[in-house]
Amino acid sequence: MATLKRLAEEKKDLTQKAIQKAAKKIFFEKGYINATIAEIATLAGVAKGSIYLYFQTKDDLYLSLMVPILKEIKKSLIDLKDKITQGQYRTASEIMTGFYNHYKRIYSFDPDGIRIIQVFQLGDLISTMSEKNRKELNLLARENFRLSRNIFYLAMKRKAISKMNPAQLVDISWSTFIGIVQLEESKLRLTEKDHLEATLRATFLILAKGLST
Amino acid sequence: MATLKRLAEEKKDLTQKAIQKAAKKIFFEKGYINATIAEIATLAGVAKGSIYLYFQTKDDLYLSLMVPILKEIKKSLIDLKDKITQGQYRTASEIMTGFYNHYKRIYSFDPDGIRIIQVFQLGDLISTMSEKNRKELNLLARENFRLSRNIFYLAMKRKAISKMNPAQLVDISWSTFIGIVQLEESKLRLTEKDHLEATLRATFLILAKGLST
Amino acid sequence: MATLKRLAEEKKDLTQKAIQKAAKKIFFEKGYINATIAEIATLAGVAKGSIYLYFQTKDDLYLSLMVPILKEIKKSLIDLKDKITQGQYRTASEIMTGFYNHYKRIYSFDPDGIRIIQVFQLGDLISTMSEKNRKELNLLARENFRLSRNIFYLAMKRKAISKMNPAQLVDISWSTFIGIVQLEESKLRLTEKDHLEATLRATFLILAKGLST
Amino acid sequence: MATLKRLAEEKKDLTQKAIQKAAKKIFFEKGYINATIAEIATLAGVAKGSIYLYFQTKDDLYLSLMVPILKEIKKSLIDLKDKITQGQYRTASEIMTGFYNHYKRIYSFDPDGIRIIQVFQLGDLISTMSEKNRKELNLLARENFRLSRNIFYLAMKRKAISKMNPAQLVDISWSTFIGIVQLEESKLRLTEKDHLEATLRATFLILAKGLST
DNA sequence: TATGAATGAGGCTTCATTCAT
DNA sequence: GATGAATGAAGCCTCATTCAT
Repeated sequence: MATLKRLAEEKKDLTQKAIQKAAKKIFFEKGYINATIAEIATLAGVAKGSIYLYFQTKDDLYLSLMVPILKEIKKSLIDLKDKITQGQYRTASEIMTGFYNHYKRIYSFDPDGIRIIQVFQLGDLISTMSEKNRKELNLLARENFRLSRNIFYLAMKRKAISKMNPAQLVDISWSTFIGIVQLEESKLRLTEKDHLEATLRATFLILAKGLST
Repeated sequence: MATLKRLAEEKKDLTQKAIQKAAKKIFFEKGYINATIAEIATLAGVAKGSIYLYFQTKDDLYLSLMVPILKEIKKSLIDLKDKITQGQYRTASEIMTGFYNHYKRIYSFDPDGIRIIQVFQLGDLISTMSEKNRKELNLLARENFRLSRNIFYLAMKRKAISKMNPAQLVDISWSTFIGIVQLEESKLRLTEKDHLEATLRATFLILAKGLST
Repeated sequence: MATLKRLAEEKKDLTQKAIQKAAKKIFFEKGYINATIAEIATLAGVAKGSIYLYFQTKDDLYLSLMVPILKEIKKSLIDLKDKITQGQYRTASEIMTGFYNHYKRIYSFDPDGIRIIQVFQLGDLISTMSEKNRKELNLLARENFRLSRNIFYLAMKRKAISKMNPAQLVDISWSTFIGIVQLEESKLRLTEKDHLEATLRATFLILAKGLST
Repeated sequence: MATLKRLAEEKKDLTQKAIQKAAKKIFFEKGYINATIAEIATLAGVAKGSIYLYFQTKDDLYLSLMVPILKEIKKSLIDLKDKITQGQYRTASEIMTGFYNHYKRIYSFDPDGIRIIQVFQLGDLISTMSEKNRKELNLLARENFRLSRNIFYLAMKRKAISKMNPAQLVDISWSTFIGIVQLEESKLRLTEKDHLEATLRATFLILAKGLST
């Protein structure tokens, strides 16, 4: 019985994942506006109506795509913090390189996910997010923020980087990342030249020097 | 006769401006998706159909809003370049402060305009832009890019900031600005606390140090 | 299960038929231009949007109305051919009477359908026909043309009618029919006097004599 | 003074003709539905509003295009009648060849005009014709009908063609012409092969034999 | 749980017509 | 008479969402 139930739930989970995978592809290809539930359903191999068994609205589905990447960010941040705690990264340069690698990692993990976060940040569609998703998102976002702040706080305490408001530094670091991704993807679309990694690296080198003690 | 014609054209111009003003307000309040032509028309005090005398599509109207701010950016950049040429700004710190002021200025000039550029960069709606607008936008964007690059190139030649690819520095500077605006506006919407200026200033201070020779 | 599916499909088919029936009525009453999807939907007892589950565009719906009558023409032509093959119709007079009856039959089968074919021939709206309909229409039209040509060819081989290009004779026969329907319907609308049958009969009598060997 | 007035009226007449010429081109190219007043105005070199100084509605403009061709038909019919009265055409064959030439002539005079008559006959747009146009059209149409009937009546009285209802013969003759034009133009559009003249000639040869005494 | 036909509000856009200049 | 900017009704079509099966 318990097994049967579990099997059913696993299947449910798979379906949900399939929908999300399809959604990410379509949303990314066509943008939020031009993506249709019908198309996502087709790609996911389910009926249109079934999507509403898993997600309350189109917005809700869209926003649910942020969860995995926020989780990945958390994992990556914990890893980064460990490295610093263990003394592997000591200088401003090492720490900022750590951040550079961190951003590179989460971008590789899910480039579309970053874009989704951007659209979310732009605020067009906070309208009808389900309570469940809203809470999960908020929680995760706050955790990640706190983790990042801790890291910078630690680094300052160890005099690896010059003293300033660590929360502000979190914003700066994240904004820079987001801004560069946005610009370089935009350029990539127009010119087919991918400068993302180079620009990101250059930026974090400058930041490292700018933050060094 | 000539006067009559001119008067008519001036009136036409006013109507167009009124539409754009209304559009900016509505687009900003509701986001591109949820803004409707009907609402914009009402706010502008014209009939729905009249909007199509001035703009080919909803997208076209949206994109036309970018032109003034790109022009303002150009003006501001020219001013900045002059200051450097004239030797008013000499150190990395002074130059980056110049950039900080530049961004602060264009943001004040038209906060919604920045947002429009962001949405454009995200790329959802390049679809049906009119040829005229597309060309004007491209031209202006390229000019601004070139101006910025020149400024950094100049600064490097004078050893005010350390040597690197000036085009890349343009990207970094712009991305940082855009990223911060996006993040802080997002926070502002949720927390009602406005950290934009402080964060921006802090960032450019770090960049100044990071770029100093 | 299979039965359930079939039932659903039968219902779908009924809905489609209902839409077409309503469309024919409205299109005929008001003409293509003045007929609206809304009105057709109301008459068919479905929602506006539902029409687009069955037909891609207004044009497509219009053109779909041609299919049944083209099929009826085919059936009637096969019947006519059989009669000639079996030696029931031997003289030019008998054969042309056969054609007269054929045209009378298909006109009675669906007078509006003939009108639809006329509007189609006038060519205003070939624009957005769906591939599916385009192909089906083409196929049917060609089959009917071939059948008619065969009949005339047969009649000539048997010396029932004088020798000439059979394809040309198909054109003449069909044009004559269409032209008369058009004129007489036009007159009917203005004078309320219905001369269609009489004129048609007279014409085919003349043609019979004109084609006799 | 009188001269001034006349000059003004001549100019008015020219403008009207220019509008009609443009209208015919656009209506024919795009069909009634897709032709716009704006486009016609542009082609005619006048302002949109000016068209309404000469024609009450779009329909009215469309229908006004029928007048010249109806006049040409009249002229051609008078010519044909004269020839028969003068004994130039005596046999059924000669008379029907006369009609064949008549139709060929009016088709060459204005192919688009024939199409306009067809659309009118189909009856989609009798709605808002101006009183003036309606009367002129009616008068002309009736005159032409009477002329044709007289010709056939004359021919029957002279035993050139077999006796029948001459009014009916007018219908047959006209319908045949219209039907063939419609079909062959439709084919021309699809296959680029022009069989109009050949088919028309063949038809009138058959009719000649069919009507011979 | 899954389906997919049906809904219908609502969007964008067109364009014949008007009217102030 | 001539203009052309402005109107606004009305059309087509889309698509997120529902619900009977």
